[in-house]
Amino acid sequence: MTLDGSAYHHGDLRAALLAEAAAMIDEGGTSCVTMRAIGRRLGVSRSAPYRHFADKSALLVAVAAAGFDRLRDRLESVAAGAAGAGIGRLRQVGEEYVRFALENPGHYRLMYGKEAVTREDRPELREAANALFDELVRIVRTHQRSGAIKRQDPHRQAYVAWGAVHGLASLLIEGQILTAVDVDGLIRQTTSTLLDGMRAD
Amino acid sequence: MTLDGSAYHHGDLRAALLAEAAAMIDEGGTSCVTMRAIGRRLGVSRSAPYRHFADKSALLVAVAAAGFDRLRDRLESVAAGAAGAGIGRLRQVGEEYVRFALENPGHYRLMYGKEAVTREDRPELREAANALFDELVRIVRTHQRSGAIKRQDPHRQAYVAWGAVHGLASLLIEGQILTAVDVDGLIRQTTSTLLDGMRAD
DNA sequence: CCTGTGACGTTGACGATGTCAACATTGCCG
DNA sequence: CGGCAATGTTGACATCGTCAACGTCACAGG
Repeated sequence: MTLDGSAYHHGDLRAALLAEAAAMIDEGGTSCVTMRAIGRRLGVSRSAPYRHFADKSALLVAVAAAGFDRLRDRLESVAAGAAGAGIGRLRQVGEEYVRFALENPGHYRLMYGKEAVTREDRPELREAANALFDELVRIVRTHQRSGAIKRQDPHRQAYVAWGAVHGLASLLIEGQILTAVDVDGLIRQTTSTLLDGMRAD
Repeated sequence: MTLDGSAYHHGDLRAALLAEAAAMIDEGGTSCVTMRAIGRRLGVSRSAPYRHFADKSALLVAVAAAGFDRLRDRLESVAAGAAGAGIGRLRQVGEEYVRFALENPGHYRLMYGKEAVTREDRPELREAANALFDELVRIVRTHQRSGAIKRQDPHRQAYVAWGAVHGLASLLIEGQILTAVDVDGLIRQTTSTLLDGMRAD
């Protein structure tokens, strides 16, 4: 039956490649992910990965797409969580977003960094990112209905919120924010400012 | 006198390298900047650049630092501009920030992308980024005094604002925002939301 | 059972890259 | 004018992504 890329010689190289690449990314950054090194670490030859991914870019795209999926799942959980309703939950979503980035800096960078991936448009990655955005829009709509935030174009509002948390996450990850700064406080102030700006006047 | 890296054989290779690298970055992205290619384009040999920069990373760092300088200058001009005072000028600064990123996407990516540069801490880059941040803090302080925004820790407020505009710029540059979206409107809504959140209540 | 077929993995090779060492050149300073 | 140091060049090496040619293994049809 050959369930599309599973146990033959190695066991499940495709999955192993994805996992190993993700691990290497969070160890030393995208730049230390090498087709040859990943093969070495998995005990296969340097071009074995090419049986499962057209090229290095395709592998990285798959890893990045998986990152978007994981992030979306986490935000979905928080948004649907049993904890307090209303604006508090919206704030929790924003904070969870930043937390995800801080926990997986290399992975997060890969998700948003076209540089390391490719110049062409990879539909798989695009779809995963769109799914994340759709979830953001869904959350915005929910809180618009509950009256917690202004009733504007939900897409626009979602973009604004996405930009705010992504920007903060990016600055933190890239080391642009002095280490002396209270990170948790900064995250809270970002979500506060954002939500104050989005709240109905 | 040998004014530290100026006219000898080539004329002013150091400056030419910086300019050419910047040009190549905005043509095809950081990944197409190659020590050998840049030498080719300048009509020098492949390792001539090593007389002026310790390695590729040092060259890219210098280019990135120059980018921070240019951005800071532009924001400084807008902040000091003769146009309307008060919150309107603050908004103009934010919009100018995003505009800079959209005009120099490759350059902007390099400025914030540790990936392509190095893992170590390059003081030159750090200083240029800090100078930009200091300018943001200065602008925030000015508008706090005029009563346009809340009087909170100016560093924190500057980080929040920086994050918001940087995040939007990043999403736009990386193609995460659907092309159908009205970019100018989105920029305006971002600064509006941000400033509403920062305004004294 | 056995044989072949296709998925899976390996090895060899090529061009490109970053970088170092050895070498050539050139302008300036005493 | 002679030498020194700055500047540029060439050769070489390890590494990388990738392709082509080649083994090898599991399983299906006779």
